[in-house]
Amino acid sequence: MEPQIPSRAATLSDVAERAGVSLATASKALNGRSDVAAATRSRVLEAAEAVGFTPNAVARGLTAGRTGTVGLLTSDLEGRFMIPILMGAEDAFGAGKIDVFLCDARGDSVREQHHLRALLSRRVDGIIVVGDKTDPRASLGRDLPVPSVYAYAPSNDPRDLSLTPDNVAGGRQAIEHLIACGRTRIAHIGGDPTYAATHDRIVGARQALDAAGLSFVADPMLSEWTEHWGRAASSMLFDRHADIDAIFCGSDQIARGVLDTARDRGQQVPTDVAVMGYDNWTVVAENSRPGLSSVDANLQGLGRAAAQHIFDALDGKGIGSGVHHLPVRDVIRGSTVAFS
Amino acid sequence: MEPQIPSRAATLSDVAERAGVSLATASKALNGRSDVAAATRSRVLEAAEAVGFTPNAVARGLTAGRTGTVGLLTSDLEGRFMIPILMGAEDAFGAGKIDVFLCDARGDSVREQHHLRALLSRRVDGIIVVGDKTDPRASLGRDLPVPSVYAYAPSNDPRDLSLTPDNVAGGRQAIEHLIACGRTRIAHIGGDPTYAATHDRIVGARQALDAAGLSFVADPMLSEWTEHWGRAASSMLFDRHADIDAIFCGSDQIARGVLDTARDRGQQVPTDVAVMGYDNWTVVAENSRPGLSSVDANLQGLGRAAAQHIFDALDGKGIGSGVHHLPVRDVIRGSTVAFS
DNA sequence: CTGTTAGCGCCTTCAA
DNA sequence: TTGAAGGCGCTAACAG
Repeated sequence: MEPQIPSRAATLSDVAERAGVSLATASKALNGRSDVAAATRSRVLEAAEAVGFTPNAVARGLTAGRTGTVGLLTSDLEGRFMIPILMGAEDAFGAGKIDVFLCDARGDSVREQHHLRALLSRRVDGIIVVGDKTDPRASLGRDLPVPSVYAYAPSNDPRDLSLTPDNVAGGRQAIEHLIACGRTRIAHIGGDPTYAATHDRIVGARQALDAAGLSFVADPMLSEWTEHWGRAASSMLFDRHADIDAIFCGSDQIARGVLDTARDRGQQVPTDVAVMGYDNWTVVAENSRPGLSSVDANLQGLGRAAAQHIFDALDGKGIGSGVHHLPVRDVIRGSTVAFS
Repeated sequence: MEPQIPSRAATLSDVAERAGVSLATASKALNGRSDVAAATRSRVLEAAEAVGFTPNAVARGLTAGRTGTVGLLTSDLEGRFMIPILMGAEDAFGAGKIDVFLCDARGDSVREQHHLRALLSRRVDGIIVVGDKTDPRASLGRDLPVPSVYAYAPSNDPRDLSLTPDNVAGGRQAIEHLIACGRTRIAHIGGDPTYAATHDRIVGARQALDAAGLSFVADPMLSEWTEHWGRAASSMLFDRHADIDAIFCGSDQIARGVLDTARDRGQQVPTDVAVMGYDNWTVVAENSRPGLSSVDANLQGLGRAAAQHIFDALDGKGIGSGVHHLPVRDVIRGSTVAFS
């Protein structure tokens, strides 16, 4: 009767004993150090295989000072922004041998502190702080023993390193695309006016309009990030400005509401009116009729960059500081360009 | 000039030395053991505070044999099923002192094995395997040194413990609700016919129809989980069966397509035709016009249950086995019931 | 009540 | 090339 579940995981001593060598030799052999005879090495490897040896990363982390783990501290697990960032980070780390602790603070600073302490006690090699909006958030503080990066939501302390999408550029690029499509009578429907993103995107949009000698046909309409608001606002817009030929929206959800209203009112998209969204949330953008052109913040790239900075810091390079605005890109679909 | 960043994190020896006691005493005092004089304890706590002591969970894990960590092995980080499960697990664990390693295998079994080995080498106390559909998946094997639970996608080995939503009950409950609303001419538009969920839901739906002496007005139409399919299929349905008074859909996306088509064709929802979705994906269900009634699989509860099983296993109780079908519930909105 | 000792599993000097 | 010894930070025995 063979043991189904070995009560104790195989340890290096087991391997050494089985191979008839000392602990030190077994260690060297398994870690590919050069000063081991080829014959000895293969004997050790064989023994390791036989007993199903898995090196204990916990023990290793104790001595090494590095654990090969990183903490991802998010304030919103539901948020669709965190997911791609996390994927990007996993991507960058995945190549190496880093594992990620995911901690959700639920937007509660007490919970956040709790998780932070837990992460530090686990001796993570770095921390990535992810927010669910681009407004600055409180810094974790300057006295962290490990490098940290703020992703999406920048830290309010300029000495921290923050990576956030360039919303101003996003607004600018959206309008530039609409202008390139020949639109001149452009309106804006934005989301929650308490969000920095709302205003940043408008700033960028106005830059592009100015550069073309244009301006919005109506004051930007701001309220909330919902389809409902998109429907309501666009309905008002169509009533008051029959000659509108493009609407730039603060989010894809708003834009989808606009598309629905346009459809209800018999407005052809993009022939009569072009519609541009923001976020490139595929589930919304790709299911619209027509598909929704949108601004993509390349969050996966942002997550990768965050991970890369942690890596660099581990290699002794400084982590850097300041708020870095990462480039965004237009994704063109049928709501601004009629495909054949 | 005070040290800004202590080059070395404070250790228990530092605390002991500062408090003028031995390592063991310091340890006992900090861990709230009884056999320590009150005065000594407060002196130790004070010293710990002073040097900013954070216990090293890595070292502790080495001795304890338990690390207080759990691995979450997912095959689809993008999937919207994993998020609520993860939240539920975080929830259940969050109360205690468990942290979660998130690993995304990207549906690649090689990557999965890689992550599995990494998790085991980190000596996680348990593993939760999350799939993105309810079809059985390959077991991780019987020789794992730690308890494991399969969530959403059950293991193909009945000796493993699997938690998955009860799709049959979901289909049944959906139809029961429609019947309760007085509908009798019911059709079904389902998703990908290669998914087990597709057929399970139909099985349940037919149970409810049978029980009421009814049957589908047309054979279930199956193709893909998209709004596009929902629009196309419902259009055909309306053409062929003008007397349909309810459509049960395999997903919220499909249902949303149905709603759009109904709107385009001037069909009143729910007056003329009631529409029921599946998944209760709020971003879709709550933004529809009218709001979409749907079946909610309570995935957060499923995640919590998975975590609870791991907990129990840690306490020495067996982890259990077999595929457990967890209850689901109808969420009623305006697409089946006209609210005043 | 407090301190000493002995590991947990591994890696890294240093001798042999 | 190999092995013996020390230590990473902590906790659990046992003595004092």
